Amino acid sequence: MERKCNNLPFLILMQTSKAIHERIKEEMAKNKLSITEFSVLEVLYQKGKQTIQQIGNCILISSGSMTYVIDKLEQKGLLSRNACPDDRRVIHVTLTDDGNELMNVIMPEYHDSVNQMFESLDDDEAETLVQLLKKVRDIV
Amino acid sequence: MERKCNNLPFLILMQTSKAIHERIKEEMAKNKLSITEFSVLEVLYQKGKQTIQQIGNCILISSGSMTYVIDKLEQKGLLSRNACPDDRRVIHVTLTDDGNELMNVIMPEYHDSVNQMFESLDDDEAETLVQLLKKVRDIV
DNA sequence: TATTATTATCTCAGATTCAAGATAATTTAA
DNA sequence: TTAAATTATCTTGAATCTGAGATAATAATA
Repeated sequence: MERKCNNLPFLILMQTSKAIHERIKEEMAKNKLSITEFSVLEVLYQKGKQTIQQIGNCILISSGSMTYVIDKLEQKGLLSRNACPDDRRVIHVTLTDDGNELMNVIMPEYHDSVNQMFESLDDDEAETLVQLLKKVRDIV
Repeated sequence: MERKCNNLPFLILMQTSKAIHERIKEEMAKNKLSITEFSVLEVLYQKGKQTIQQIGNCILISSGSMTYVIDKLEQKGLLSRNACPDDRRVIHVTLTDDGNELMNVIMPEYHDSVNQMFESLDDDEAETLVQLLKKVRDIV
């Protein structure tokens, strides 16, 4: 009877992603943001105005959580809800000036931090890693 | 101004681990277990009797969450708490017969499922992936 | 037009998590 | 031996997440 999971790629992959997740969580705590909050801000920062559902699709959380996290960020003054004139069911969300300014500060730090985590890999290794991970990702 | 994260290894790594996590979550939902609950059972199944703290160290959640998840599993009759005779602060946790039987069923399914997710890689590729991930993990 | 289905968001209850502090037992050191 | 520090677990309260269902608007179809 095999009691222990001995699929090493699996174990190491999950360890690595967990470590990265924890590291980012700590970084974002410095800015008083949860990872979910940061993810929402990141989507808006990259793509500009989005509907709530578009954001939800990007970061894959439930509609109940979306309402909650958008509420929180609105209370912090980092984004604003705007009714859509064409479809009154829809709400557009955009970063406020404060939100944009905050992201202008946070994003370079975030990118540096992410790059640091992967700087032990040279270009070839990074490419290999991407190829192998894609093979796994696309089968899961 | 770089608004988008273009660190491809990072993005693909997080996508892959998230997909795997979701897949396992779905598998475990069939057994009416959350991933945290399964992780606790897995530790006990592998290592036998453990203290609450030992389990917590393995799966890295807070002591408050440990109490909660152990309570749930105890209510389901899958494990039992036992006072430690040598140190009355300590509580030993073991799988009940029901818990053991359940794990005897779940674990082979779980291993198959994990192996499936990685079967697109041959042995060389799996080894390369492990090496590259370790390089990242150990720097984070 | 009237009916039905779909869509987008919100509400709410319940589950899960963590942090801080409480409790109680043990170990260490004066 | 007593006091202080450490350790293991539990309690509590706040934060966050999910899922089910409500609401309201729009689209599709007869």
